[in-house]
Amino acid sequence: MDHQLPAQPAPGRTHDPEGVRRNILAIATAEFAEKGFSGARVDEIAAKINTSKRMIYYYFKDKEGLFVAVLEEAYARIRRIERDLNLDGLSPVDALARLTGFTFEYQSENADFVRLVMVENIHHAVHLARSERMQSLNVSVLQVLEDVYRRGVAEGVFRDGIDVVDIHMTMSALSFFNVSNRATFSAIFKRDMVSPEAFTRRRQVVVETVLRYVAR
Amino acid sequence: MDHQLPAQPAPGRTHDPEGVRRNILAIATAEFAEKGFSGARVDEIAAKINTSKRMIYYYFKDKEGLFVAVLEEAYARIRRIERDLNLDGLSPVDALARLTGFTFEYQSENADFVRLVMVENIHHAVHLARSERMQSLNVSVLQVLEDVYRRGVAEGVFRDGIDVVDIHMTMSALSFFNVSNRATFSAIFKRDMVSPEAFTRRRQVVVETVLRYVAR
DNA sequence: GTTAAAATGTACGAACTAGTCCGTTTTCGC
DNA sequence: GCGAAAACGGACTAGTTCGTACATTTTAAC
Repeated sequence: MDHQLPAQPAPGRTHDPEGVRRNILAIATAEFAEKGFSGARVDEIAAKINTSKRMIYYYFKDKEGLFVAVLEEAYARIRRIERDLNLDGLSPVDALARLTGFTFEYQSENADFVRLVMVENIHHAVHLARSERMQSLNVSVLQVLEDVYRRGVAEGVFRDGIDVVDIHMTMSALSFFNVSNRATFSAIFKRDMVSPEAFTRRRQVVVETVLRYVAR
Repeated sequence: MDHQLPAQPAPGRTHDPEGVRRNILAIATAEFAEKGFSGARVDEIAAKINTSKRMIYYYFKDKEGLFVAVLEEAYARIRRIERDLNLDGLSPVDALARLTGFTFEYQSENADFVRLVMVENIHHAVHLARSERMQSLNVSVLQVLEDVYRRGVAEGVFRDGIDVVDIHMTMSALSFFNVSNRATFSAIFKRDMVSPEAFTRRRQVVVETVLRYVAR
């Protein structure tokens, strides 16, 4: 959501299309993540942006178009960071631990992303299906994981015959759930899930769970 | 959602309060699970029930009251079945495998339950917080797990020092994610997640993941 | 049988909500 | 500078959505 395009319009300029676009996206992201697609109100988003409601329709066509753009931006961001993890220098075990730990941390720190994905799943991923960028955006994560796994098998530290999609799914599920189900889970079991201690503790459990699954 | 109260009104009777109540709950459950709280329409639910919209407000006060009742019923049902699993006769390893497998199966077969919990989490569990029944409804699952774990440690097949809430969380997360994120995950990775084969395969991975985590 | 309470049906309204109409201002190529 | 296109603002509307006012029927207690 940051550092990719001019944050300020050229001096002496009142029109700033890209800034307007990004401002709308930022506000809409927060609003959709907070209230869901149906719960979010276009008027509410309009009231919070620096420009007028008219601009939402000008740039994104309609409420659904806006949501699709929000989703694309959110996925693009996590994959962008993931690619920069640079796991090549690490041993397979360390690399897998790092990747798992990153996933857990990223999702914990970006509850908006998690909540947007929840919302999209409630809507059976119809918006996501409409976006061609999506698949190409997400192949990288499997490539990174495949690399690490192959090295681990070759070195004899991981057992053979595991599907990397399963590893990714386990990793994602454990990280995702910690945010997505935080409200109900902590309400039911009176469990602290937000303090730094709880975060570190659970992070360790998740990493260990993944490592134990692939270990020989 | 079934077999607990007279399904038919007494013969020669036109009024059937309990039947009306259950009819509304069943329809509302499907509707909220499908569209979410904000997305569901009271008028739509009203159109599908055997009685009139007036009755929704008569029995449940308002849309929120209806949703709370739907949630309570959904949680009560899973815990009811869970208690009847009868794991005492099994070895600790078999019992834990059985409990994990059950959780996975139940959530797979009851997507409505999973989706309702997602919806409630989007709303920060405000409805759930309002229900006192909730906590008492859910303690049983931890007791069952605690029993199995203690036996496993005593017999030397499980390592010591694990928090059972962590085991439950892992178990739930892996089972939950398989349903909650099915739409986005299968759209992004083009992965079959619904066929009987995919179900059995993933079930095995989940059970193994949990067992390997507690193993010595 | 009478009567109060419980259970039910119908029509309607006030508030909200997504999206548009109509117009103005700013930018930029020539 | 000029004209066309891009960028923008504000008021308005058609349709929807939750909830209720008003009225009726059924049940159960005495």
